[in-house]
Amino acid sequence: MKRKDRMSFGAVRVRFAPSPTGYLHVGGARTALFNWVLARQAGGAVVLRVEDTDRSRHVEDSVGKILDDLRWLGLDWDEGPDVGGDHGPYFQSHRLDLYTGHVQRLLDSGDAYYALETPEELAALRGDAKERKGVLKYQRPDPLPTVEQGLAARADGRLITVRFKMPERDIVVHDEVLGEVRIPREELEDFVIQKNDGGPTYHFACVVDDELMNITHVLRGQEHLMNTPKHVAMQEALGFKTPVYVHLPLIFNMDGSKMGKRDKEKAIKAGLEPPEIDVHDFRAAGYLPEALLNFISLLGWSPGDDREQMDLAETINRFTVSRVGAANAKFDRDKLVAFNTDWAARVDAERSLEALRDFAHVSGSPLAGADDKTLAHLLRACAGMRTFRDVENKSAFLFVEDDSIAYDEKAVRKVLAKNEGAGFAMLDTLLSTLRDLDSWEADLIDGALKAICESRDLKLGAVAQPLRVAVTGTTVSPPIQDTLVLLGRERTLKRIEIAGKQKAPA
RNA sequence: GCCCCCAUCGUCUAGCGGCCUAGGAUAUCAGGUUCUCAUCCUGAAGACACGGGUUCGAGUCCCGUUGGGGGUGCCA
Repeated sequence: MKRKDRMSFGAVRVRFAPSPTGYLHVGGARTALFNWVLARQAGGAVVLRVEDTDRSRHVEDSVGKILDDLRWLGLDWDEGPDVGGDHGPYFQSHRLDLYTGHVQRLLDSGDAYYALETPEELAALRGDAKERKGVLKYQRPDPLPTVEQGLAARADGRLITVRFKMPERDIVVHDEVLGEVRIPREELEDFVIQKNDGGPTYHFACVVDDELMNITHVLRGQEHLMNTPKHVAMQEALGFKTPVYVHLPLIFNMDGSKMGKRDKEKAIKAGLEPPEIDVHDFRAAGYLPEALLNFISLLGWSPGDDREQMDLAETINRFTVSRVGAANAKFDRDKLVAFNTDWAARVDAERSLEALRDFAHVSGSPLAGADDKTLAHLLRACAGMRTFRDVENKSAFLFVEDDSIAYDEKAVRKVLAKNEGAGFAMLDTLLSTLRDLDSWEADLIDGALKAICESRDLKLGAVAQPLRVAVTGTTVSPPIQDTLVLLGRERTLKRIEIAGKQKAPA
């Protein structure tokens, strides 16, 4: 309803155009977010278009995964493969006839021509150029192959391409953040618009679709800046409108390298935890989409004041293309963790539970087997968590058998055995106290433990820590009374008894 | 190589010629709170890449240098 209110004619139309080669990258998510925000604030439409023109790079089920992660982020779309729309189909691989028709138009108007070189010939030329420490610049054949020659070659079974004839002038790109960017004619060459398998190249499909889908604003990574003159030239030749271009600064690792799959492979090879790169990685690592979105929204954009913590609604309210920066950014994971910590403390219990469930499901955590009551309690007991991974770590004790707890050697030594077994002795006291408790509630347990402290003039740590090590095997768990309530009286007592036997390690 | 883009604390950024002895966040360091971990609180330290201009006045405008990035595919 709200969207309708702000509806204006000639509304903004943006697109997400993922290529199905894997999961959704954080950089792609930032691009999607900015596009989405722009459309939503203008009451416009978001189109989801799958750019699958390169079959060789296609990854099975990639589309499903990308859409799923987009949904997890809370970004939706008005037209797309799953929801349909008036400008479909939304897979480029289903739009081949459209591209062929437009290639023909350019061929007819003389703005494109058949190019007869084979990939091998071009590769050889590139090799030569490289030896002369240069790069190949495609030289337009003179005279141009005629249409007859092209057709004859094709009839002959030869695989040939179609190239766009670049106009003989500089091209000026108007970018909302970079201003006017002039690319000298000498830098532009005739590029392929139709591959030798008859399919369109990215550039061509993109230009045709943006026109046919009525896209008004294109927000994309700065790596596309040098593609834009090609697009603009084609738009002119085809009589298409040129959308508003916004080239977003790029996002890198802290060391300035590219954030890519390679980082994961490298880390695994080195025996380290792979870093999160794709949206799905962050999801499985226990981040809230609210936090991730908030964090990446501030990469290359700022609301202009000291405000940082913003939800999607506020981002929609405050976003302006004019405040998008031009300088590349580095992805600071520490700051993301800090954002997540704040968000985790802020979202309500219901939302938190829902998000925890998603985390458990996606990450294959043992938490997935727990009931809502347990999870809700865990969430309360883990207040102050950084990510859901903290909840998982702190609740691991719940998911091991009582008799197969791995007692941390150091913990046993420091907390139980030290001071002539003071901790072990405490366990005996605890065993009887807890066994005789009227009921198994947090307050009662807390009171009982404090009573022990008072009567013996001890700090709570002297009681809670031995107990914690006894029932979890480690020194880290939720607050002790929560740990015990979660575990239940029976298992607690059993574990204390078992822990007593750690006195004389075999 | 050539073309294009960029340049404020370690990092994300505010700053759009005087309001800047440059603000916030995060990270770091030092204290404090706490039954563990985490959270939380207080404080400290920390930047206009360099060189020329323009101007009464420059972090803010111009040029150059250096540095970083992108592009240079029948990938997207």
